[in-house]
Amino acid sequence: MKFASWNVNSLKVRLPQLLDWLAGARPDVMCLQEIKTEDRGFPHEAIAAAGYRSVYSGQKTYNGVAILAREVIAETSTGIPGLDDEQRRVIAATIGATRVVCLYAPNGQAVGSEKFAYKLRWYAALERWLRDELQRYPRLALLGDFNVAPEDRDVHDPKAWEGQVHVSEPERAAWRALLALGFKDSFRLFDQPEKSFSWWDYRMMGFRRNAGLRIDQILLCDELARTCTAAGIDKAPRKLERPSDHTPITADISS
DNA sequence: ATGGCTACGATCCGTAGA
Repeated sequence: MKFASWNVNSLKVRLPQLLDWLAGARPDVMCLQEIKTEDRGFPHEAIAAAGYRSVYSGQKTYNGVAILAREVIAETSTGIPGLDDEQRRVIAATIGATRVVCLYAPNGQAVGSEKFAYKLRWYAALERWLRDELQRYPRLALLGDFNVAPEDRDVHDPKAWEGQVHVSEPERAAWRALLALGFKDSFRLFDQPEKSFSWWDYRMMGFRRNAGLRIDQILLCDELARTCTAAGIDKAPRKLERPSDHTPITADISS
């Protein structure tokens, strides 16, 4: 099973790139974030024609998440139980024997802001929920844009970013709390090139300078991590005309 | 220099992202 995740920053704009990428990479499960489209405008048919079923929780202008899969998608749920939230950031579904959670964590804007407080509340609710979900689902995977660079090696210029949103200690602690539940960061199960990132600022030629952050991750429960054979970042879509600011990430599971 | 792109929904600029 090949899992993938991509913050497309508007599915409407990126649909041709998504279809091309699916045809080449052929993931079994694809999680999308920032689709920025309402459910009634979701390109269900184009994605079906590419061989994928889809479930989604969309929203106009902002946020919006979706799960695509080659096999039957069951038990779809949206949002985080116990968190009253208008923003469409979470969708979960079962594909085969695997439970998949697609996440788009809040940005947080700036440390100390109201949006930062919301980000930490969101993470606390996520952790509480996943603690229960791990009991229910022995094969649980979290894929998405976590909006946290977990370690300094996930940051192009740690000095410049020190203490800033996405790298601050409260955010990193919230992210590590997921590992403490028993998840593994699939990317770090393998040797990886230095300066590996999944997002680059549109401004200041961020991609050309490799001025990026690794804020997109695939977290696997122990059972899935044990059978994970590869994990990586595909930078190719970031080089296209009109790219998303994020690029797809993948993890392969042998079971 | 606290900006610089990009997408969106509403204009002919403001909000948000990271």
